[in-house]
Amino acid sequence: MREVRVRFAPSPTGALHIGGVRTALYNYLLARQQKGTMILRIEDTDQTRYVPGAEQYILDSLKWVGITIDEGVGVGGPHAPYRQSERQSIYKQYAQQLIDSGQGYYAFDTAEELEQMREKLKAGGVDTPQYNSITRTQMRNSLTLPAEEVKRLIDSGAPYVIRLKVPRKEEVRLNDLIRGWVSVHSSQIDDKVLMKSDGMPTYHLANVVDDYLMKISHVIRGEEWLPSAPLHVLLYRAFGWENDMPQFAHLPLLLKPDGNGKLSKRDADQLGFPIFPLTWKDPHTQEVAKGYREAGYLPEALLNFLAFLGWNPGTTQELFSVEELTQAFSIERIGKAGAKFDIHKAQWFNQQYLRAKSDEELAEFLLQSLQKENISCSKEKAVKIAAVMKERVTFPQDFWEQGKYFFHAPAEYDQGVVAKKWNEEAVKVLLAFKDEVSTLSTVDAATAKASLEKVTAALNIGTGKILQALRVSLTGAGGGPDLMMIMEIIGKQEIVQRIEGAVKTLKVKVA
RNA sequence: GGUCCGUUCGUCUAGGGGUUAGGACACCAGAUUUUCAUUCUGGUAACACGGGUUCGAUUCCCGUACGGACUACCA
Repeated sequence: MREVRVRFAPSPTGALHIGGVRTALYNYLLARQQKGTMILRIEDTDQTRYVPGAEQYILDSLKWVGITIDEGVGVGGPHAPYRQSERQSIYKQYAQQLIDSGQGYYAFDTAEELEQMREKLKAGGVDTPQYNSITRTQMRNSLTLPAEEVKRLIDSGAPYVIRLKVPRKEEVRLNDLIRGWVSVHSSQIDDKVLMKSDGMPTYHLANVVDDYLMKISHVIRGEEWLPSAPLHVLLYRAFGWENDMPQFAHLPLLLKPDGNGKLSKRDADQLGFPIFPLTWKDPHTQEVAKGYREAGYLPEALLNFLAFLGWNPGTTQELFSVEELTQAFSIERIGKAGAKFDIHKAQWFNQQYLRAKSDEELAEFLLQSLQKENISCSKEKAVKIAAVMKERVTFPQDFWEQGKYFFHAPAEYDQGVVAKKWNEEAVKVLLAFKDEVSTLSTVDAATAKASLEKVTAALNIGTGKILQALRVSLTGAGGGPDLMMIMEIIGKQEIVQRIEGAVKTLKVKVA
């Protein structure tokens, strides 16, 4: 079997879509598993759609999720350059080869003439107007024009394109690794433009030439390329490269969570989840789209989630490290049908990965949030907080978002709990508890508990009856980690002050 | 419209001619947690439809329906 060489080949027309990350991941997993080579090629042959910063964004995104590149833009390699705009002369040469062998031809038709042709055909009842074996005989190209005229036009600098002369009737077959045999009749394929009038190749030419030159073994790409795959087969054939043709694997699409259709940025915005790995600011509109990184997703969790959208190991194991994914991955186990994107599952993966971290690692997340807020906190305290909160967080920022009360007294109190649990009796116990705590030198979970029990026993009131009131007075919230641990962490001073504050602020409903 | 691709619980999916159609997420209920979350237990819930082939089809074949992709000098 030949050496595995795969490529991820995005075009720098904007931020990298999450579906693109999955495509990159599948390529990467195969490369790593087979000890092959992962190549990054930038397909920037459309000068009109070039977006500054997009290429760097792609590089940064791959780096963040941990997909490393062996060869390509940013790292170089034996087949450089890996940016298609820098390979113009190569494509020109191969396009010329097609002209010379009679499998390609020059076409001089203007956009208006093409439009006219399509209109005419449509009016004539043709479903799919094509520039093909029939229509090319009526257009202005090197097949219909005399050779001198063609030469004169080219020499005079008239704009032209080079088209592929697609055979009239021939069954074109390809064996897709995911879908099996796919066949299309050549009459359904039109004489695709290979070289544009600006001198740049189209995707079709550039992709085939580069995959051949770069010795790509597997082309793993989105399903949207399936319809043009037969055309690519025709191109390999035209070049005489059929025996070196890569194997194809067309991935099922990522679908929108509700309804139907390809997952779009619009859907993501509407449903409130990111579509890009990293935050992206559109240089034209200045619009900012929050990324997975900024939303608090861990790269390993995101990869695990993405891997399972369209692929599964055939076992019941769901949590896979990248190393395990590399081991388990196989193209054969990629599904055929599109997968709806369910952000809930992504959150679940994130939670699992977060929980698997040590208290020390988790404390770092909290410390980072605190730094942004300009709040100082000892490492020891942060570790303690992380420990009590780890079972209830989904994102790293939750430690701070849901644990603000560890650092300052509540600004407001949960109304539901107050209405239900804040009463004269509770206030009486709380005040007594406060006095009791004041006598202690330090408060820890055990002494807090003992004090509370002592007070409630003395007043002959069940501890459970006032626990919620105590919690709300201390944290403002109705739920949270073990209250005794919270008291240990905030300390005696805060306990006393917060109870006093709550008693002052909250009115007692007179029964 | 045409071409191509697809269709198992709400979602991701396993499975495969004879199964109680399995798992996970989500959801619901109970237990534990004197709260919330966690954890545990249990539950609701699927083979798009119609014809074949067959003793038997969710599984194989053909249609239909539905969905998607493509249909540019964009990738």
